[in-house]
Amino acid sequence: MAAPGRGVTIADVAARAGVAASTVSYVLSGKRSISPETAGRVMQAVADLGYHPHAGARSLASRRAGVIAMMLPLRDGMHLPVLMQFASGAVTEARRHDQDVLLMTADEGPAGLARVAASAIVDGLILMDVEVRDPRVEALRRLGLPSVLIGFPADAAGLTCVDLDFTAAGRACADYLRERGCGDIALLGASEAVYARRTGFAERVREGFLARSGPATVQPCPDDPVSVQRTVKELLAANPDLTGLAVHNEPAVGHVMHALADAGKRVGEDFHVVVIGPDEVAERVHPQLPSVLVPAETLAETAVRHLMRKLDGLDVPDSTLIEPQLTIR
Amino acid sequence: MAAPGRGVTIADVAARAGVAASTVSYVLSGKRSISPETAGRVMQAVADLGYHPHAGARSLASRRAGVIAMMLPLRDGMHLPVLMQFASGAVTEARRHDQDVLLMTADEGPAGLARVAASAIVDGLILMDVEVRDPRVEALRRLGLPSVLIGFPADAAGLTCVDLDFTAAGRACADYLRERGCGDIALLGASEAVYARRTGFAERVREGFLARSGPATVQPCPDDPVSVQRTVKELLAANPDLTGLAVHNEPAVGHVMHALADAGKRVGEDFHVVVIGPDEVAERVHPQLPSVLVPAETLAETAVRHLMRKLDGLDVPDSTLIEPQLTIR
DNA sequence: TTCCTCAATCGAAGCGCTTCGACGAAGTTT
DNA sequence: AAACTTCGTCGAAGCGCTTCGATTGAGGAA
Repeated sequence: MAAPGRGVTIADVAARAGVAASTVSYVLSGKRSISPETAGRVMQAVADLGYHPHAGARSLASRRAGVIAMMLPLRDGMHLPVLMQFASGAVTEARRHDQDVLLMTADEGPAGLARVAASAIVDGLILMDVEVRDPRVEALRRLGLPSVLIGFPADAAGLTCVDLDFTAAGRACADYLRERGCGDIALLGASEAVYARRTGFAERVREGFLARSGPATVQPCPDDPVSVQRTVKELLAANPDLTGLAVHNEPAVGHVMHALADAGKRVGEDFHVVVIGPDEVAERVHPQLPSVLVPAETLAETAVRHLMRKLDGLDVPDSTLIEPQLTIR
Repeated sequence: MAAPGRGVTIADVAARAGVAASTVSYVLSGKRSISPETAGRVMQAVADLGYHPHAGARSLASRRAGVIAMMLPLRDGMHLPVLMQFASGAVTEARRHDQDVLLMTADEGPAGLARVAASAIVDGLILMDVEVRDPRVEALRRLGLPSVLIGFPADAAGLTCVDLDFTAAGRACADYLRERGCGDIALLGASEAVYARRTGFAERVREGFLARSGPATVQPCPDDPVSVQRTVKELLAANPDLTGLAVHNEPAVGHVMHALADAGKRVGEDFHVVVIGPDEVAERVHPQLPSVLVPAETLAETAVRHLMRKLDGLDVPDSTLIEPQLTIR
């Protein structure tokens, strides 16, 4: 069970099983047929000695490191719990494919990508939180390192991208409100700043929201309390029949609730609100709101799976949109 | 700048600089003296070709992978933002030492440790969120993989551990309250459940809190609203002069504030409260409270630095306690 | 029986790097 | 001037693995 001294090698396993080292290798990789008896003896020896192939040697000989890199925006930006869910999902899925995960921060930028690519320390890469004009994307294309991006850069040609389906998120919100019997509904969007660096994002939600029949308004909105208060008031004034609101603006959620209370609306009863954003935002208000959230784990699994396929030379769709989930609380 | 075809090797660099491959290696590692002229030519060639040593080859030849593993409790437990801060700090510090970081989940358990140790894929390991009776600790000892633990297991003999100095945290709270002029102070502790798996933890805070002279009470407390409400009432009734409270019970903070308001105490004016816990808990109440928080980044840096020293054969203290930080808002 | 095929296994040749021992060429001691 | 030291560099020997022929029997086809 335990390793005896230091480093059980394939030669040790071969000796104990009474075969050549190459045979052990073939048993382990399954790349050539080996008789069941021999395979059995080899596996027994592997177990007895607690053998694990030396990762460096394997990578050198096979030109496959068995490691993928994951570059996360570890400092800021994304919602932390979502990031963790993502990381966790990625590691778990990677292990399922017998791969390990190397963690990189976005700080390393293009130079970091060049380094890991050239040193062959990883076979591929998952790049999170890709922005519209991301210098790393250019580097990636130049390096030819197999990769999957989370998010869409301006020019996604030749790249594999995965992201949340924002159009579907907008649709889901409209559907939710309509199912609650809301006739007139509105989408309170984000401030411009939030979308500055992300393409399409807001528009896609908007599109989805409006795609469903029935009267619907879309209203961008800054996220300070005063603007939110005013915007909500104006929306209600302009649409006396308004009974449903989708909020795609994380910081504004609390203020929206206040504004609605001030206007005499009882949320959950004669008025319905749904949030597009992380769980916590929707849970922290009273009453808790239903929300459409990023299925981080699914995203991660999809990204890893796509990367594995690419590494195996199989093809994958250039662009994959993950269905959002609407959680009712 | 860009790699020409696939894989610039040390031989390419050597050829371009007009030296032997070994010379290039020595220039890069600095393990033998090389004339400045030769070194210059080599470095130039390295830059010209965009050479990065093949990680696998290097690890095979030098028996050093240049990678450390970090095993995080990626699923539950710890406060997520703190975890991220930790991960980010660790990666950054590791890169400073030219190391990469392999991310593992606690799910992999002892078997995962055995795997990474035997495959020599990493040189060392940082194990987060160690529990009193942690099966991984035993595995670690058996494997002899250089490591640093965050937290203290029951038997820490022969291991390197780093953790927050909880006694100091307790002291800091008492000091804070006394400085605000509070004569009589109390510590509202956690429910037993929270500490079940962590040794000393609560006691250490208690000790630190009581270490300062002056009247002080310590009161454990479950975290449901009713118990908190009752506990606070009782504390106030028993100590009419109580004007300062330290809360070492994350979920209870909000309830404590309500109870105090009900009792007519104006926090920040005639009554003072300090929290031991993550920022967010202290920020989410009104008024925002001062808090003692886990300096995750410092913890991570310390852990990585200690591990590096161990890998270099230098010695490090068995046990290191990190000073908590009291943030005033 | 002889020839061919195919499954099962072996041996050897690297993968790209580090490191050890050697070896000239200077520079120091005697 | 002979005998040592450095100093700077080179060549070769692996590190542990995968992979590519080559080899050996055994079973079928002819």
